[in-house]
Amino acid sequence: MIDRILAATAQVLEERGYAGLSTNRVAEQAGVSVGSLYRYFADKNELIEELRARSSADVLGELTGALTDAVAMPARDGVRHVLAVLVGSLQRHRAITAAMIDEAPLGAHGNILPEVERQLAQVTRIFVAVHAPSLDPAEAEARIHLAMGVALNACLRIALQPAPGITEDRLIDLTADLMVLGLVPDPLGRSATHAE
Amino acid sequence: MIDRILAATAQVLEERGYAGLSTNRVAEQAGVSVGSLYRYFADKNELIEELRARSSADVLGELTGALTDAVAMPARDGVRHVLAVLVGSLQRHRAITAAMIDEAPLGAHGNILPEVERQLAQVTRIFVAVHAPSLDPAEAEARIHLAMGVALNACLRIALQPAPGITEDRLIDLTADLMVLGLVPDPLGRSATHAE
Amino acid sequence: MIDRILAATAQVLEERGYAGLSTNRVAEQAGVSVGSLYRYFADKNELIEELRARSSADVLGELTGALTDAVAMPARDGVRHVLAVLVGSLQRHRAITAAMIDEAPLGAHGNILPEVERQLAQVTRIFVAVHAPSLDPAEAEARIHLAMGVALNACLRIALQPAPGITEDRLIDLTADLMVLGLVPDPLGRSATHAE
Amino acid sequence: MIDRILAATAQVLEERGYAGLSTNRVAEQAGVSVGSLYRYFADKNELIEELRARSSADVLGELTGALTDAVAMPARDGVRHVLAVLVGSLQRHRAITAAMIDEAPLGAHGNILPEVERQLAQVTRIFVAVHAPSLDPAEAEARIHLAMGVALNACLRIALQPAPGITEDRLIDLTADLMVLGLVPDPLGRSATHAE
DNA sequence: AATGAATGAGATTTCATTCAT
DNA sequence: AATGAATGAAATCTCATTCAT
Repeated sequence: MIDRILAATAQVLEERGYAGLSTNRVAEQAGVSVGSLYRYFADKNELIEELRARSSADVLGELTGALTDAVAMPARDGVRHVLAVLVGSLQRHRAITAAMIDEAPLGAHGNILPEVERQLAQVTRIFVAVHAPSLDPAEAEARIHLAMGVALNACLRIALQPAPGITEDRLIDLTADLMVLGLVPDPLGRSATHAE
Repeated sequence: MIDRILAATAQVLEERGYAGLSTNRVAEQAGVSVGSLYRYFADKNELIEELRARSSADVLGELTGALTDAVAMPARDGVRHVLAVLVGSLQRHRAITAAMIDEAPLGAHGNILPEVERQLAQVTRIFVAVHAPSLDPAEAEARIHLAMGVALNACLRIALQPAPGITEDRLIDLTADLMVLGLVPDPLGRSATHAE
Repeated sequence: MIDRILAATAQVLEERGYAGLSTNRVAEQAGVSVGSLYRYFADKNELIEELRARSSADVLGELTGALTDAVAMPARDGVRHVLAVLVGSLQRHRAITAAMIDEAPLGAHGNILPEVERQLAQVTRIFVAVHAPSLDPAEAEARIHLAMGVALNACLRIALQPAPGITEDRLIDLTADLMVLGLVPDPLGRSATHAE
Repeated sequence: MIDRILAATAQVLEERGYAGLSTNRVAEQAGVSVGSLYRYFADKNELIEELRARSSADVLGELTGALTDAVAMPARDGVRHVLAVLVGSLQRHRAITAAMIDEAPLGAHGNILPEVERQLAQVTRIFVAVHAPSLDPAEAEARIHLAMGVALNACLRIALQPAPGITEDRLIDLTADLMVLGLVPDPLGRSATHAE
């Protein structure tokens, strides 16, 4: 029943947008009475929260696979792979993601998928520890904080916005480059030369 | 009167969020009748649009000054300066910016201040032409597109989100680095080495 | 519930006129919430339409009986009977009829009860075919068109307006005469004499 | 100024209908302030009343000429002439007349132009006295009352409604016939034969 | 006299939420 | 557990009318 209601919520969101999302409409779409909806969800907000949490979990699931794959790859390739999977996942949840970003009263900017960001940050910490072990921990955190924002925002842009004249692949490439550059102070030992 | 109404709109937005923004509430806050509000604004949307336009213009004004200053500076310093000013400006318009980003049905994801992004992109094009003249135009556009998203999103994060344990300055530094790295393929002639 | 709302609508119409007919007032009069009103009627217009349709159907029902009776009577008696019943029916629906005629934005002048007029016209066509078979069809239509206006208007006047010093019966008599005269070119073979 | 306001009222009525008639709109159309409008008219109702009175007077003026002409004509021709002029006059005031009939809260059914009806009745009394001198006075009044309704309603129909497949002239002819028949019990001495 | 900005009651309509069945 | 009719606060917007200038 909960699943049916959440599925209906997602569909209404896709078809009518956040402004057109009413509890009655959701119940009707779900083939359920409003009363039942309120048996399983305290209020409209909880309904939305739950849907977001589930979408987040979905994305997270796909992401976890990608992260597992990524550890076996060269750094930049791994990052790229993760980003590509994230973009795909967001596209698959396009409707809900879009509706939420545009309109839902989230109260956190860009943190549409906080769990995703957290998980990504977790793995990124390991990545940084491996590829830039000498980096000061506080400095590393700062870079990760920033990089997460950049990565999520970039992926959302790539996934949801029509890029004029630029292929999605190229954008993912660039983002991957950017992340590696941003996270690892000197990915190719340039700093040695640079420091001289 | 228009100013009073817009000021009231901003305040209601701060106190109640976008969802709590009603024309009656705005009128009351402004100490004005609803009728008057509708004398000056055709409808609720126009009211919001006007507020956004004004905020946008304000930010844009401050940004323009920063961009003018920046041309006389070394590349990275110029970029940093612009970002710092942008962060400050967004902080000063925190309330409206935040409300609009989170909740206003803008239809452009993260692109809350389209004018700002456009203006920034314009100048960035020149920056790229100067500092990476050999870059393929399409490639340059892709990088700028991405960089604008990154820059705005990063500035918004810095301006609006409590950064745990990291100074704002450090984040701006990192963002500046990132932008330079992202926009100019090989700021230090690294690619020569890279190619071998 | 629908009935209660419609009854309330009729009552408000009687007491306050069309201009004083508000959905809130109707709901209050019906002892029902506005929300309920809107559960059963899509909008104010539908409410009014439904009331008109029902009144129309009521009048039509009574009219149909009268028309059935009338066929078995001599022409003038039949006409008179129909008119008398129509007057009575309109009087019984006085409030709604009056409000609608005077004020509802119908777009058809005097044609308040289009169904009634149509039904009446239908039977009148047969009447004419029987009593004035030699009449040119176009001419017959013209006469019927006119007669319907006359009949309805006359009945409305009789039903709704205080006739000073004239009995209702006498007015109905006169109207019946008029209709017979108007519909049948020469009810008593006068034209033969006339032609000489 | 009064004239300007009334002219503006008429124009707004034509362009926007009764529902679109607002005092502010009228004032604007007249190039006058609302305040001024309220200096000359106690309220909106008075404005409308005055406009109706003036339209009525206009129609009345044209009618008076026709009535003067009519006295010199044979009965039926005179009646026909008056009706034709009335139809023309109503057509010339079509917009206002139509708006008023359909929507204005008149409170009197069909009595849109009470002065016109009264004047017409006055002359008709003379007509009846001349052409049916033996008619009982009460009976005469009844016939006149009815005939006025018929005449005005018929003229309004002819003037304002698209008659499908029937010429306006023919309808006026029929109406004239009807009125003569209705007013004079036996215009051609038929009753003598009838009475036997 | 004239202006027109300001008023505010009131109209239509929506929708989250409740509760008797 | 489930239903869904009923609720009513609240939102947007209009417009007749007033009154300080």
